[in-house]
Amino acid sequence: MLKMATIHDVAKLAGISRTTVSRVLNCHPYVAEEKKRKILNAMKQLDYVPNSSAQRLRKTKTDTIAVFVPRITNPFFSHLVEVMENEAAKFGYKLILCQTHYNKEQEKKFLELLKTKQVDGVILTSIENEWRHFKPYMSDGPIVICNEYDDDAYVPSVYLDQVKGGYLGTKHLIDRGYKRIAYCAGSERRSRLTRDRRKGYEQAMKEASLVIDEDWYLYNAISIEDGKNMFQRLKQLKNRPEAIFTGSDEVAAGLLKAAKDSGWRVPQDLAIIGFDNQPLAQLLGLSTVAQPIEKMGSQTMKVMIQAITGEESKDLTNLSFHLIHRTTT
Amino acid sequence: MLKMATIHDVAKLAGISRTTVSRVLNCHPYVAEEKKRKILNAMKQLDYVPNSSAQRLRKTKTDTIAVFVPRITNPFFSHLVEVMENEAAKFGYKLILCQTHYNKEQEKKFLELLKTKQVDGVILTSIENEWRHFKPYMSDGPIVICNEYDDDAYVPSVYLDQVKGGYLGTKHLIDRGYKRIAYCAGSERRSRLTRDRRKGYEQAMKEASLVIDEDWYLYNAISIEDGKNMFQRLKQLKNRPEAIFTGSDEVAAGLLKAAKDSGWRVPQDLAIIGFDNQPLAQLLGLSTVAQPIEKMGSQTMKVMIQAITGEESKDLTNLSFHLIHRTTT
DNA sequence: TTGTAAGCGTTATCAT
DNA sequence: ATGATAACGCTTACAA
Repeated sequence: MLKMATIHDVAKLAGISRTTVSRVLNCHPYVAEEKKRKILNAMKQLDYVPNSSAQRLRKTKTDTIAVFVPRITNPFFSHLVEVMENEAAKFGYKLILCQTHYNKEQEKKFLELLKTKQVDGVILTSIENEWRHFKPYMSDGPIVICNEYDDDAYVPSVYLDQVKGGYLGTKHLIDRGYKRIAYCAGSERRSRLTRDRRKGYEQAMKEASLVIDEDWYLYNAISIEDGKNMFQRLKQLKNRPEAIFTGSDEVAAGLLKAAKDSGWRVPQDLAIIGFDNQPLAQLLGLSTVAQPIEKMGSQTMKVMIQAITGEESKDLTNLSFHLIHRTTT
Repeated sequence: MLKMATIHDVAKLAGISRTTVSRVLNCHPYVAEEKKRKILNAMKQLDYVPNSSAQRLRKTKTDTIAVFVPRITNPFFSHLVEVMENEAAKFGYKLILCQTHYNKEQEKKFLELLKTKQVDGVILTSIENEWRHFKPYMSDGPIVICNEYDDDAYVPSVYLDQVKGGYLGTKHLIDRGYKRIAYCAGSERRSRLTRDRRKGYEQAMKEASLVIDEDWYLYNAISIEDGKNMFQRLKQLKNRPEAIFTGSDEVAAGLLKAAKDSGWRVPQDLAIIGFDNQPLAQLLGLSTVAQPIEKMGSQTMKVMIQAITGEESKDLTNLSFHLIHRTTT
């Protein structure tokens, strides 16, 4: 690890003050063309690059943003992160990946990045802790929420009306003629997202005068494996549903796999609808509720950058779901 | 954004010098218990956290590592990154996500992170540029290669013998009785990975005295969509293969989907083997060559951290492939 | 065991 | 238009 050239070396070689060198570095006006040329020259000659640690300290700006996701291997989140990284890179921002693993403590630990000035802001795509835990950090930099939402959180948020999402999926099943429809989701905890989606489900059912069996509420399913397990539970229900709404394509995929392995026909014996329209949904012919992930991601990043640079946050474009009908319903 | 307490404020409140405060911060020996208590107290009282920008500048250490991947949405890479982030977090390191999009320029741009001291090291999971482009950065911090490899690169690398991978998959097809076996992979460019895998394919074919039709070499396939397209090309071949080895589960999945959509039976009309054993492979019943991604990821991160801390890099554990037989072969 | 003082490499302030 | 000079907040010789 050789010693790198500093602004001092450049100044010396060019025979000009550090201040002026710094000026050309930061594209200030009022630098004589001639000197500018000399400085640029010296920089090239010394293979100079500004030391960003020093810049950070001086400017109290890191050009880095932390993105919290539960796990990057979840395709929904990896897609979101992909878009965010692209958008961030466009504006010269770097992304630090923070996987919370659905864990409160992990989440809190990563929040310290904000307080220790390692990032300019934090994007939350999932929320584990109650909002009061986030509050103390709000003075350290902007926090922006994407996908999730929290009633207590007065921060910019980019999200969809999940009531509509739940309604849309359920309504589709109803329209296809199913009446006994089960509901399967992630954790019911304090996630308003899940609660809202359920509201949509109930609304659609009520509207169609369909009765919901309490046994049809299936929770804590997020992975393919969970989906498989859900099928076992489903199978043993006395009052067996003929269709099931799920909160993710993965759970739907697991359900589908287990059902087929058990010799069930889909959708004849059980109709299944997923959520997210992941590549896997297309492959499996899974009907699903699609979310505009790309728009959500880029929108969120834009809001974040505006918050960092202190610009007024513009109104959000309307983001909405749409239904994709394939072969499982 | 309020003004945060500095080490100075803590020192003042505790009535002790900054030096000593710094000492307790860095767990130095030789600090009187009494003073230590006082200082810790003052810190808590002021809600003090060290400013990491200042620490970085002073220590020339960022505790941050850049990970280069083509795209995070590719499940192989997202899995790798998940493991790496977990491992990094264990040791107090943060990860900056760099998506190269298979693009030389992007890759070069991200490399600047090393020169500008924004990261302590760089992990490459794919390589776009020729190695001579990386050389100038080697004095700025460790570069570790994972998954890929480059003959010109004298840097720590964690990788599998892809000749074996190619051989294993092809041999499986041969053992199942197929004779006309096609080979499908990503870019043949300068990626030794792809070349080696092909070598393994050719070796297995030769060993079984099977002849390879030049038309059976299919390149530049990496996505599901590519797989679908490959099927169209395959269909039109005069000398049609009865089985196909692919370099990724995604391509295999696309191939499978397109084949089924065209009314082909798999494996009767076309046997397909994938690579990576992604969740989707299991879901589709895809036979595949599995890689020990978790071990590769954690191993790589360990090697990187050792390189940063200047420790001797231990010998690598033996990593190897294994074959998973499902229903497509 | 503790403190003083010098610096890490920049940029901002204030002169000129 | 340019240059001294003083921060930014921390760590580390060196002294005591």
